[in-house]
Amino acid sequence: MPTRKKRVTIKDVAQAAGVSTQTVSRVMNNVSYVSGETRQRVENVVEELGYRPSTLARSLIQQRSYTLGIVTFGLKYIGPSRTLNGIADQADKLGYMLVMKELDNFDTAHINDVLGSLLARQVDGILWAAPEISDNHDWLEEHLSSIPVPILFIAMQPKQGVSSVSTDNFQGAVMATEHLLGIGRKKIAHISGPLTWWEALERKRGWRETMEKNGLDASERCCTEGNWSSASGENAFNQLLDAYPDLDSVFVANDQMALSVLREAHRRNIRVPEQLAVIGFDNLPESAYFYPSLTTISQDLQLLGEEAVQTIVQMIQARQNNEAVTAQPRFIQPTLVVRESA
Amino acid sequence: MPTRKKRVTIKDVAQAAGVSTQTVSRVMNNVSYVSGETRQRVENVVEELGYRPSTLARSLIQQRSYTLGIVTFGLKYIGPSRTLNGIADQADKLGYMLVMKELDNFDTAHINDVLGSLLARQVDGILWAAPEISDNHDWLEEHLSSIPVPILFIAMQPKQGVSSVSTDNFQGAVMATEHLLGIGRKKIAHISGPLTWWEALERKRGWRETMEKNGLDASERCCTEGNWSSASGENAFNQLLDAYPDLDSVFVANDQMALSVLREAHRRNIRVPEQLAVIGFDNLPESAYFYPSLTTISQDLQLLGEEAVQTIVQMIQARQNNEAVTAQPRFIQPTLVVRESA
DNA sequence: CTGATTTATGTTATCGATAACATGTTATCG
DNA sequence: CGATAACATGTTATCGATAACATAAATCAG
Repeated sequence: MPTRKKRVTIKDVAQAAGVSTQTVSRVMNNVSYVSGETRQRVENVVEELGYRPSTLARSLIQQRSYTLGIVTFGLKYIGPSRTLNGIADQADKLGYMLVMKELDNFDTAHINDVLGSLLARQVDGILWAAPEISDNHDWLEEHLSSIPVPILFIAMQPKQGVSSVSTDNFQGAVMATEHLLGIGRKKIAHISGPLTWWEALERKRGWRETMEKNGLDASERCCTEGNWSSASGENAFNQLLDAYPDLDSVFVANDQMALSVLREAHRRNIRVPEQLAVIGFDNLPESAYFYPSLTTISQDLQLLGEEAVQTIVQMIQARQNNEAVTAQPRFIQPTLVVRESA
Repeated sequence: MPTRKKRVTIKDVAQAAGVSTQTVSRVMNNVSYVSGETRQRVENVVEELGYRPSTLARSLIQQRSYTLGIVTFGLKYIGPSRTLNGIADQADKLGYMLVMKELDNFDTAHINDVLGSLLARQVDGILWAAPEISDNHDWLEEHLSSIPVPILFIAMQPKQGVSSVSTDNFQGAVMATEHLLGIGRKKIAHISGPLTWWEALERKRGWRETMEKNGLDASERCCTEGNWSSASGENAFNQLLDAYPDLDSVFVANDQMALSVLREAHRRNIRVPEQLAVIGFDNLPESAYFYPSLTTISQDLQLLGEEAVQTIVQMIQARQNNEAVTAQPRFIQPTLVVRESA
């Protein structure tokens, strides 16, 4: 039976070192005056007892928890978890802890609940990393002013007075489409993500506007809609082939769906890239090993997460100092990765 | 400029409702006697002011935080994040919050630090979801008894007196190998993960022991080692072909590396599965869409995470009630998913 | 040498909640 | 009808830390 140690508190240390708790506190935080001798004595006791100040108690008195609340969605997918990785990294560097909540639906009641439980934890700021789908951000935005801590959205439509950090999905789609144009393709189709998602809309818009700018067909027959999954990509591609049989290339809104396109093309003996150029979006670690390897738009989600943390911490500090915060949308630029498929 | 609301405390509510803070507390927690009229009045005020009890303060007095500490590693990969997803789900159901720490190296000092910061947050229990590599668990296990809260390891070598939940990697490898035997293959090669990882060792052991039991060759020339990445899979496969050119099938320790094998086989005009049967491990969402679709061992990481939370919560409650806890390793059985590649 | 500073430490109040205890009012029962 | 139990509410102590204030000794400046 292991010794069930009781938590060591500041009082234990104070008593063992023969000083007041305040002095222990001073030693721990390196503030104010403490004589070298006393400091040494206290430090020895701290070491010996394995004392760690309770962040709980500290947060309570200081009204500051050095904790960020993270609201995620779809963690089981690679995208959100790479963002989370960036967040975790940067939070660690800046001395913040993370309290995580996964959102599984977008009911107002549930959102309110999640928000409330984070606030009850006295988080210093909130990172909202759940995607913008239909109007699921509306309620939140309306209530922004009544949330007592700064909040920053990851991947949302830029909006006046709301802080956000997003990949520039539109620009990414433009780059993808222009790359296809650059290799001489004219009949460029598009398989989009679910059009309730802001990100899917942006990618589609990038494709459409680029096509139109070049006087090319971007009508509805040139595109179909998937739901990001490989399975849906297969369907979407088959539909597309029916509706637009003479396409010469396709911009697929994510790599998972693009994978299905490659596979289905192979099955139908459509040669990639000769007969059909394919370009994806996301740059999964596996995409370089698809057959043929996938040309794609790489979004740096790790960086996205890191920037998000930096920004929210700035917002927290600004508020602390009672400075005005100008809420601003920010964008991270994606990059084109050229491989065999286009 | 939004109104920068101050936090609403129990005192505010008490004052506004004209009762003592204790009565408010009673209403919030539904304990002891409160008259219907008073309850209603307090509830109205709570609603009106948007009061939420501070979990911080509550945790402090109750010596219980309803928070679990999670130590993760390699979040940017799909495996850990699916486990995390299961953890988040189940924690939510059982009313626990998560405080997350990502581990980026295995220095004793760093491990101690991470542990300490979780304990300072007064977590009620810890889930150690960082992989067992070489002897990186040793220090932890030695110090188990001095950690004042229960700790449960995810995916570690079963050990007397240590609680853990793991996928049965050995059994999964046995299933994979037996499946290949079942379709008449005899020259079964293996591409392992990095052999410093416990999971890689187990998978290799499953393959080796099954081969030996059937009197087949499982010598070192029949296997090579990768590092889980697709890139390493390509190298490992090429080496394997040099050392063991007449192999008829290969069990690859994860799907990412298996993807490279499929691709390289295609490039060399080796027909899969006719000339070379391939089986992977993990069952990535994309694996069904590889070409050909990949037969693999599916480990239910979501479930793993859920079981882990259930177990740690039981441990917490047992300790709360001063019951004895018998630390036990537990296993989750993987399943075989047969597709085209084998 | 004396008053102002600097140094060193202790005491009390506080953060926001609940536990433990106290007290008064209504029912209930023999 | 008086005693006991059930109901209803308030008061004080407490969790573990830091802030704010207080005090005393040592150092320093003129």
